Amino acid sequence: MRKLDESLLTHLAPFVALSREEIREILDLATSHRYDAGDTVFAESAPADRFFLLLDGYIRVVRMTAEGEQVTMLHIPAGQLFGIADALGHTHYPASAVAASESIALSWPMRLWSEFEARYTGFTPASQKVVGKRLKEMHDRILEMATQQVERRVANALLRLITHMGRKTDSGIEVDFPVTRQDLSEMTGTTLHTVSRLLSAWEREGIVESRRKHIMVSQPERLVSLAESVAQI
Amino acid sequence: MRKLDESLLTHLAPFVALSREEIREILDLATSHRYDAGDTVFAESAPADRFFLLLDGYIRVVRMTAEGEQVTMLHIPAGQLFGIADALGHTHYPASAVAASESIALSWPMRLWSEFEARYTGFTPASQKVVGKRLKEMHDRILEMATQQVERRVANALLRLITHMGRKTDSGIEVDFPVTRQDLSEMTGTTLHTVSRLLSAWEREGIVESRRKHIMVSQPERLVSLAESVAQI
DNA sequence: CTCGAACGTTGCGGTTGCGCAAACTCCGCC
DNA sequence: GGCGGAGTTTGCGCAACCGCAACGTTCGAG
Repeated sequence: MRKLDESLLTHLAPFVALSREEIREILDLATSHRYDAGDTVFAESAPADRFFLLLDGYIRVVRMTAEGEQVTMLHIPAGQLFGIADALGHTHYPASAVAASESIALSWPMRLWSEFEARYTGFTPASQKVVGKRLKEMHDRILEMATQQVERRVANALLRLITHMGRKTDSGIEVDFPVTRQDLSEMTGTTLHTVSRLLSAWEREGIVESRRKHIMVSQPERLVSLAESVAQI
Repeated sequence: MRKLDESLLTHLAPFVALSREEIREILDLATSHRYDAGDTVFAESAPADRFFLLLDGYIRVVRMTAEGEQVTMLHIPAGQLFGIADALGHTHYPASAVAASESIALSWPMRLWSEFEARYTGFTPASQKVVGKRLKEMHDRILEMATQQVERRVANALLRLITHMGRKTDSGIEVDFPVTRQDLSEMTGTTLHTVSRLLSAWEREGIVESRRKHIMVSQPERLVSLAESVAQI
């Protein structure tokens, strides 16, 4: 394996406060790995023996019901730590991590977690912030699922995708990794049929354009108003 | 205000590792406050200037939608820290805390949080564990809301209530604080009508007994099977 | 180029659970 | 002890959403 370059980490939240030498130490302890879309990085309820930093790509955090249905808890963009079970007092991963697109991640043995926290300033607050953000995001999802109709939930999910993982194009914002109707339904707790119907309707109205596995939002404002207001005819 | 006794804290998770003197220091910095059922301890999006420890009673963590509907995120039993925004990198409370029954809580200025974390061993891991547990609980709720029918969701919510906040009686387990149909509906994302219908049905089958604001589960096993299996006729 | 699998669309019928409304019960208070 | 309000029950009609099923489309492999 080639030696990793320090510049990979210097501007990421957990490492901004660190010196070049410290980052070198950290990198020398890291293992790098590439994942194809769909690969499992770690599985729900497996012993949490490593923690990860996503360098490139997107990770989908999923859980499975006893009946085998999947639910997507959240998405993780490049630059974030994940699988940090130690920071939550967990000994096993509470959910699975699956690559949503081709991805590259560094990882370290979990026993280094407390060492990193103790030794490197800025590491702990950054990880706390990540946890706080995810907690807030899950708050929002619960709120949504408890009170909102399917159309608003899907609109919200799509908006979250393009704000955090969107790529600007000439005619709108496109989700930066492959998303199927099934994926969207797993994020919103509905069926792929309903998602398909909604996307078709939105496409007829010119709000979105979609090809197989690709969704582009041409009129984000209209999606926002769908997400906020009660559905109108 | 009377001086608080050390024994209040000695067996609570964040303080077990501390000496009598350390606990004395901590207590001398604390403010104690009593809340009537329904009182707001702190409000959503207010600046997070204090953190709390619940000594007695129960706290309901609620959020409100733009339309004014309430959703209960989770319940906090006595002995737990709450309002610990600092530990999540938040500067404002992400939700409101409301006393579900008459409650007593200690509180400290938020600036002491980092000090406590630095000075007292065992404090940080204990708070991390609490956060981890809540994250897991919210995971479970999302999973439930995304995949399960209303009956199973309500059964699950009731089971959670009696396992964490139940009081044994001669003929079953009773929820240890007043719960209305409305409350249960806010926990499960449904309406009080539906909850009422379900409780009536369960009462006819002898699974629960309920009086105004009180719910007792006489046959928890049957509730478990409702919560786990697909509803049968 | 062809084939097959994965992905997406659409129609139709059926439940579920919500909304509304009305009535009832319990409890505390003046 | 009567009144009022909060909490609860229940019936009825209906919209939303799901499930099934069938068919269409796209893409990559060989």
